[in-house]
Amino acid sequence: MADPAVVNARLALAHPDARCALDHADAFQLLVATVLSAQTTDERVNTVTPEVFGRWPDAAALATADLAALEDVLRPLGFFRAKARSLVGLAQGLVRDHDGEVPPDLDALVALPGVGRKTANLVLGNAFGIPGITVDTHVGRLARRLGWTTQTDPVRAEADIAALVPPSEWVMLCHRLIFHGRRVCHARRPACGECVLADVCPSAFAV
DNA sequence: ATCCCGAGGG
DNA sequence: CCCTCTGGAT
Repeated sequence: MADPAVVNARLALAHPDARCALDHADAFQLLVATVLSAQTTDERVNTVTPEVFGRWPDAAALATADLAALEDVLRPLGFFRAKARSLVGLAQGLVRDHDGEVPPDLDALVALPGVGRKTANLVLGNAFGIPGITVDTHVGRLARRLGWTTQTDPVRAEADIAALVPPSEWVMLCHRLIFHGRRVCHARRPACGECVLADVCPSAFAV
């Protein structure tokens, strides 16, 4: 198994820019941006968020948004109809259950329509500084290649990672793993030749 | 062709 | 467990 502390330190050096690109001031906008980022890139999300937040700056506005108008703004993202519906439902849930505020609580977030575990953990970490591990496809794949877990179930993988890494590092480590997974440690043909972890990774040149 | 910081529904 | 929703980049 690759030493988690070594991995974290090397990735921090290799990818100093790894962070939440959806770096918005308030939790509501961060939540919206995180929901939008499903199956897209953060760069693309950032091309639509100015208009989204310009027109619908808070939960109250979004809860009564014209669906067709919202769909039109979201079109370049893919899944735009589903996302538009999901977002309005989410805003209505925030207004109904939380006075329009984003609850800083995992269970409360997951209970909201359109919010699952991954979205909830990202929002908790990025908006509230509450440590969480987001096991998306990248984090799961890299954790397995690094020998940190053998689990394909995200919840079990999360538990394995949590046992190896101090909570204070969870959020940034996930950002770094995601960043590294997108640029170097690809699902199909990982670029082990340019990977800063190759000498400590049990799967290097073996996938 | 294949992949993307997913969730809901059957 | 499977499927669907969707467009754009590579």
